[in-house]
Amino acid sequence: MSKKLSYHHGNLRRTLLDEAALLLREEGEQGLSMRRLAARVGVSRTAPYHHFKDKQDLLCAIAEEGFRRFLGVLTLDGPDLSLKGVRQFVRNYLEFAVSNAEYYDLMFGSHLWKSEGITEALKERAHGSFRFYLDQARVWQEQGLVHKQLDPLRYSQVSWSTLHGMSRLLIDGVYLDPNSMGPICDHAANMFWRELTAGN
Amino acid sequence: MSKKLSYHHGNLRRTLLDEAALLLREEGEQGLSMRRLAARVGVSRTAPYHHFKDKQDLLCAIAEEGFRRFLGVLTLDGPDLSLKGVRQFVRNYLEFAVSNAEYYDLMFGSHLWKSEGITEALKERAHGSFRFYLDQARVWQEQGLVHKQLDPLRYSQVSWSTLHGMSRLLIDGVYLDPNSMGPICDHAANMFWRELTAGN
DNA sequence: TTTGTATTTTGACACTGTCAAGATAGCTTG
DNA sequence: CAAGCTATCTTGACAGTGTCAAAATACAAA
Repeated sequence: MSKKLSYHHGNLRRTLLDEAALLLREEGEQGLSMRRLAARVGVSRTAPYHHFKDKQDLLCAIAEEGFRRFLGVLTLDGPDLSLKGVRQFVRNYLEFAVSNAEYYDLMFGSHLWKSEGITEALKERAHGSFRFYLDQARVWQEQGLVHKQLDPLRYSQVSWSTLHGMSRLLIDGVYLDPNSMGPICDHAANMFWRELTAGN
Repeated sequence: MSKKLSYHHGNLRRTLLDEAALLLREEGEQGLSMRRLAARVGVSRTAPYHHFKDKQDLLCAIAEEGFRRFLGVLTLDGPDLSLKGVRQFVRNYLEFAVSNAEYYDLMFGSHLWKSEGITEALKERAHGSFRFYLDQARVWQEQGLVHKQLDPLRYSQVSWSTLHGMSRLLIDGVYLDPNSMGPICDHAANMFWRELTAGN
């Protein structure tokens, strides 16, 4: 409860998740080691292993939490579909990615996805996020807000790719620089908008 | 020359680069350790350190080679700009990314880009690749092949983001599955094409 | 109070990247 | 040819890693 008065920590799992996220944010992926984490929360090296099977398991749990926070971003602001709304959405996505980079890296990074140890729970949450995004496009189409020929699935896959690619290139500082993100986001939003409204 | 007859290996650097790439391809990033690599080429643990300052240095060199191979992909096939050409280009990009995933991961992965140790040579090569792509769009515009209002820089940044995002989501198996890449690629190509030809 | 279960600890093992010192080979100059 | 220089490779060492096994500790239920 209070401050490690007892042998039993009380809510070690919660503490580990928080401290791990903090460590990731402060020093990046390589800064987080199980031993350092354990030391930081004042517990022995192997204590975390009673709350997480693996280091991977810990990371999956953090990523899951990332997806939980992410869900709020996925919904367009206004009630009706508009270019302005799409623009805001793109900005929101990138804002989340860049200011929660430590989560975003885990949520979509190859580290977890290419490993055997990825949690089923995480996979589900990730796919849930995409389905949510996809369903939105489907509803728009049913309501006649976007043109009939659009394939919602393909649109969702490609537009998400754009958003994800922008995030990665920005976070990693490869081809996009933070200063010109306004125009770039708008350009992407325009592209999406054309996709949604223009024919074929 | 032949088979480790001599104390001096002869072309250890070359051998290390090749074997490292092979190891990465076979067992992924975590399969490549300096010691294992050294053992694989039949040399002591620290021998590689006379050819590469760091492990990072080694990885940067491999990534560089990836960019060298990548350059061929960046040029459109046909002499003139066409939807068909763009479609082929998108396919080529993804084909490269997925079948050279071990290189692609290093070329654009956060592992190198977010670390201090990234080589100046690698950065240059990466930026060179983008400039090459960008210049292509500029030339199209000068030749009147794409509409006047298009901002080549923004177009290049956003379309590259799409390509990169698709590659990542595909390689990591997040939201895209290999079986439906044909339609997805075409959808992206259509989007690019509209961007290039349609107004505003 | 006893028994059981959940939690935490210490000890150990096989790894990792990389530094410092020494050994070896081959090229360059006398 | 001999002497020396430099590039290359080796052995030894250190601190750090993930994680298993066995023992210790605390709390809950009987």
